[in-house]
Amino acid sequence: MAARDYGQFGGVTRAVELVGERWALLIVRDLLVGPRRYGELAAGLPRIPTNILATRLKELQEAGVIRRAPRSRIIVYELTPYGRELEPVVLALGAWGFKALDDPREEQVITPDSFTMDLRSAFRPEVARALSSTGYRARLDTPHQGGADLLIRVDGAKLDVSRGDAEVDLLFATGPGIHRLISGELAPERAIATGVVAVLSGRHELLERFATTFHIAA
Amino acid sequence: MAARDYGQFGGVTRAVELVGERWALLIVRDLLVGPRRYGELAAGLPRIPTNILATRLKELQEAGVIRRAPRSRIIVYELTPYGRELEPVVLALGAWGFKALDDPREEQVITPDSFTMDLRSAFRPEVARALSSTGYRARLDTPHQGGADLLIRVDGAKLDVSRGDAEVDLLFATGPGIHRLISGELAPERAIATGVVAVLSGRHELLERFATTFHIAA
DNA sequence: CCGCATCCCATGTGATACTG
DNA sequence: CAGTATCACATGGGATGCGG
Repeated sequence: MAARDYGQFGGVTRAVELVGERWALLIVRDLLVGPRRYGELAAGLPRIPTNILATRLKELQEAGVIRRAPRSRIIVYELTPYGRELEPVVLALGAWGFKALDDPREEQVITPDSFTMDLRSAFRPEVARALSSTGYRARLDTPHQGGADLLIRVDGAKLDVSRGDAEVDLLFATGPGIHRLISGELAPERAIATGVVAVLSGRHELLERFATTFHIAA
Repeated sequence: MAARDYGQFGGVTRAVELVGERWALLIVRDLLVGPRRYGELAAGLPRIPTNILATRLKELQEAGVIRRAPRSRIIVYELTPYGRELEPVVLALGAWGFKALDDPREEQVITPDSFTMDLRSAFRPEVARALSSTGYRARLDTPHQGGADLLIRVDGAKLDVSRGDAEVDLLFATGPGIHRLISGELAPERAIATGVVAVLSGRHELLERFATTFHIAA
């Protein structure tokens, strides 16, 4: 049942046989952020039917992309080394798709893992290197996702995004509209003025640095 | 009907909504080689049902990935500039999938366009730069695909693959088994000895240069 | 609870036939 | 040649069940 084949023999064909099924690449995307439990994956993919999630996890294991790893009592899913090689693909695909984002519909949510990968896609190391190290904390207004903030640490050309609540230079709350800040359609001060971004602590001007550091032109 | 949505708002999600449907990325792959007529696409995707091809072409147009272009009487499909931005994604995905190729099944074919993209994925410009310019011609034993050979010209760090029958340094016939040459599992002389590659004209040793120029480690 | 498995129905897909 | 129409079937979506 798994890899429905295309009758062709080639790299792209093989790839879509392995990770081309519906939802598969989104599972990979979330696992690129870190190992996840079944329930965490389900929470990060709010609309996936549980049977599909179970099926995909099995298929991806057979494909050698992910594996089940016992973590002292509980089971987590994680990428294999081969699966992790999809990172540049997913980042490039995410950057491409980001440019086609239009205004979010009401039912669309931003999950922490999807936003994390978007930030990685949008990160400009060469720009960041020229700026001083900065810590951001983003509060996504996603009611059901557990209120953990995203900790975004930019240190030279290095980016680290994780969950946490450390002290940062700029703490802000935002939602789907932030993509217009990253695309450059919305200037930082406008983003604040229109409520797309709400600065909770820190200097407002740092949002400009954020928009410079993370950018994908439309 | 088109973009079945995932209820999420992010780059990867948007991308798979646009090009994640079955067959879509293979159509994009073939169009990355060049504009194609409806019938050419159908020939290059032997197992695609015609209604699916028609549906995907419409969806990809709506998505802004491809467009119909009238070429003096006949109509061809071609990538939009935005669609062409998928090239690095498809190349990276192809390189990734190439590593997972196992022995080809009997019914699997290599199409000229898929092989062209595999070569582009496997091309190592930095290696090629150090070698002298070389022209190869590959004859794929794909009965139904029209016998046109693939003309592979390597000039410094530049690669050009096209159909044609110019004079070249090495002319060889091959089939699916060639992936083991590119992956390094099969040494050039073994490829010739076992019949995976049949040299029709030119010096046999040039196949070694080919295998060095085009390489994706398993 | 978490991690799935089952069931049912709507929809997408695939093979073939057919038409402008 | 370039698609559309039709219909059987496989798959996905959503709710629900269930064992550890």
